[in-house]
Amino acid sequence: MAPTDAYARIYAVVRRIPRGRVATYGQVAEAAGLPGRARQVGYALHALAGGTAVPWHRVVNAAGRVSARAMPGDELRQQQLLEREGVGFEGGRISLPRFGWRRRGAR
DNA sequence: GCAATGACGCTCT
DNA sequence: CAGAGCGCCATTG
Repeated sequence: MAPTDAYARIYAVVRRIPRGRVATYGQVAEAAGLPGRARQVGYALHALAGGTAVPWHRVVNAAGRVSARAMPGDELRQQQLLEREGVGFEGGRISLPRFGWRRRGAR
């Protein structure tokens, strides 16, 4: 019952995502120290419940798309937030190679 | 403790 | 390039 530890780790990673960029669940999971547990990252964000200072809207799936949530319309809001930060959507999809978060100095 | 679900990812068609 | 199916792991009931 103390998954909060892993959750806090995920939140910390999401928090370090620079504005105008998006990270995939798998990437966040790996950065959080949970390789292969991308699904749990989604769980953690779902448990977020709003009110938390975590830019969860910067987290998208590997398809570069916003994952379907329980509340329809909320994903629309996430897309709008990303566009507002400078992320460009292509056909409703984000160009991960272009806006994908790159915590490596590579570029 | 067992079974089902889930903000996902990858491979094949 | 796009769409569909299968797999992996943790959380919840």
